[in-house]
Amino acid sequence: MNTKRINKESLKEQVRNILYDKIVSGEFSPNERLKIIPIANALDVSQAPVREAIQCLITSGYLEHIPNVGVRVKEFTKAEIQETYKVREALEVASLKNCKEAPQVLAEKLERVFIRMKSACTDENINEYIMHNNTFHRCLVEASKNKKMLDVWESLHLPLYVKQTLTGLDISLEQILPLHEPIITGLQNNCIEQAIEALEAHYFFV
Amino acid sequence: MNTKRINKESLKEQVRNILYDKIVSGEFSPNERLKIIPIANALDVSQAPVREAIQCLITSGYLEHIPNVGVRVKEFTKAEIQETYKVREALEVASLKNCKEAPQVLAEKLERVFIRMKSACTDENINEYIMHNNTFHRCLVEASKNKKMLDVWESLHLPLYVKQTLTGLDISLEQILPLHEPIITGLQNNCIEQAIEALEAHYFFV
DNA sequence: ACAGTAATAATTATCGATAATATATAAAGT
DNA sequence: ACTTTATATATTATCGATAATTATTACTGT
Repeated sequence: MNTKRINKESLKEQVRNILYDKIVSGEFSPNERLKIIPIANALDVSQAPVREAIQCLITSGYLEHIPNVGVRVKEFTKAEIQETYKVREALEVASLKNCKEAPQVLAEKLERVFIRMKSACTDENINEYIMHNNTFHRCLVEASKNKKMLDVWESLHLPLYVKQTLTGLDISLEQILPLHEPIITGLQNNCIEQAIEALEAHYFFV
Repeated sequence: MNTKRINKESLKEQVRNILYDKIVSGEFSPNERLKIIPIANALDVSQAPVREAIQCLITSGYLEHIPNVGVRVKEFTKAEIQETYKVREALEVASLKNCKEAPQVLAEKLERVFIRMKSACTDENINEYIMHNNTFHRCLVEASKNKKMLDVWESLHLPLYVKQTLTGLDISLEQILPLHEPIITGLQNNCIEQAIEALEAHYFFV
């Protein structure tokens, strides 16, 4: 039996996902140039799907395009990262304001995630911490039950930013971790306002 | 003298802009299918730039892709529009909170735009109104001096939404127009808080 | 040695053709 | 008449080649 091409995803999508993983995982380093023909050859496809995949990653902000020269992995400046955190804060605060979940229910969810964050922190496992921290904040946005809000939030490439923040700035896991607890406490008290204040305090440092 | 090809923009970009205009202006109606080869022929380019332009518009959410079938103009549901307005509000409120411009200076800018909105309103020129209204709200976001905030705000396709809101729901220009005035007043009073309250009231109806 | 210029190589941007897939139409069987 | 199957058509997805552009190297004159 001939087994080639069971995969229903288009080549463009497959290439996009492969490139995406290499960008987010850091296999492609910031400012590294991506060349179409070598990539096409390496993946054994033609240029067209690679171009489209790259176009897609440019539009969503992972790659930078220089006309007639090429495309490279976007490096985020400290200023851009700080700007992004402001956007992130805006979305998360608005999500809490429009919270459609019972505060206590949300608090329970967050607590479970927070436990994982704590253990990642004691293990000094940064990648693990980033993952759970991401989940924590996504829970806040999901609580708004606003899909668009979540989509926009997801589009901020937070895992990338957090990694660059944690490794680039002088912030330690031990410093940020405890800032999450008062958010949970606020919700447990059934007081959204309190949770929002705690969330804003959480963002004070970045 | 031979005048062809002074334009430095790539074909892909030019095609993207042409298609974008046709989508936002409504020349392409929602759910209308876009076919690559006819477009390529009409614009006298090959398929590749059209494909890339379309890819770009898919990623930024203007078009919808159905594998092996094609691509069509995205129609936004009432629920999606309302969700988007929540995101928009979140960004604009946050921008005012982080306003880096002198409130009176911003107020003057807004006043000038508001005059244009008023005359578009009396002329019952919806497209004109949408344009100036868009400028009005963009000014709020620009005042934050946060480029990322502005980028995300721009990515919300507001002109499209506003058109669908104004034509789809039962809101008249006369109803929304006056809601902008208290925002300006608040800023004139040098009171950001007041402006924010007025802005939130502005969004109460949508 | 060094700036300036021409020749070369590398890469993107664009092209039009072919293969794969889906839709529309026509023919055949129940 | 109504499915079902086969055929034809339309369109996307993918391909590899060529043109345009930029970057690199080699060369020349001072």
